[in-house]
Amino acid sequence: MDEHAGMYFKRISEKLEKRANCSRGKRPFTFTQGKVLWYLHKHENEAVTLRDVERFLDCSHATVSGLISRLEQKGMVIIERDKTDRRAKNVRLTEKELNNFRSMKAHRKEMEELLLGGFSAEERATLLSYLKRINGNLDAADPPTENKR
Amino acid sequence: MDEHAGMYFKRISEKLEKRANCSRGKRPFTFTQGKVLWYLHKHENEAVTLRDVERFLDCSHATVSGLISRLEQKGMVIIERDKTDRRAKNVRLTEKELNNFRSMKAHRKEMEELLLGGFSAEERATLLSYLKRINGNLDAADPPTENKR
DNA sequence: TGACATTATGTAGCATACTACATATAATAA
DNA sequence: TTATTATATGTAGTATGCTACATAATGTCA
Repeated sequence: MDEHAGMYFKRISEKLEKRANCSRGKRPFTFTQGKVLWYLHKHENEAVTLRDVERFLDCSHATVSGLISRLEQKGMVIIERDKTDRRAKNVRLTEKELNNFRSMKAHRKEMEELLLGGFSAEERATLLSYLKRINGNLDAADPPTENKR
Repeated sequence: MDEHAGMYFKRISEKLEKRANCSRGKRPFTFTQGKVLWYLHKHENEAVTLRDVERFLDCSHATVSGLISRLEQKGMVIIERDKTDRRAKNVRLTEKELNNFRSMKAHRKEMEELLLGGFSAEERATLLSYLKRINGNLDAADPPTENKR
């Protein structure tokens, strides 16, 4: 049972998330919220819609909806209707949030180091190629309901 | 960003879970519920407490509490107070559930095959050893709050 | 024994996911 | 243009996870 790769993926992912989450005290946002903020920083000067975030996170629009509204409540992002496409909503960081980038970057690096501690450069490359192949395996071949529209 | 191993772990784990979940139609239980049922099958003739399930799933007791009560509602398990330790509760499969084992086993194998399609035996071994090391990395070194009591 | 710690579980409140429905707008085809 | 389809988002209901509190029972040590 414990030899199944699938088990490990879930376990590792959950531990990662738990480590990253704000309950540790220091950070005022969760793992997933951090990913969104990261993305918004990277696209600071572009119009980013909820749909863009959805594609980036690779999750359903319902998930994004809740996520973004919590970020809005915390005053980290601002939501506005897109002027050219009235279906869409744009999200952008508030002034307040434009500072945390550096600390997020450091934290992310720290996590990656913890994860891959003891791995040589070669092993890291091998692992990464495996992960990509597995991720690809799961995208191909009779997928479930699919978020891909 | 996409080159970070951490991202892949979350993505792969979520896709796995989505694939396994009952919403696909066929199966009347989810990925996590399936894991519990599997464990209960494996320990059919022993007294299994909620705490045992918690240890097996490597999650919090609160999670197990909700999980098991949902399985009870579906009539898949029966909960009883342990006679020798009145703090504990034992869980066991109902008659109804004692049949699904074979189908679960086949399904699990199918998933593993999908996951690791195109991997040689050697690559599988390498991957598994990596996963164990990473899982170990996350257990050691200044863990978060820890479920380990 | 009696005080204290540990263990097993319960519950509240929250975050992150999903599916399955809905609407409104935009794009395309007839 | 009109009908159809596709796209972007909203909402309800549910499952899985967490922390932080709680109680009750057991174990331990002075």
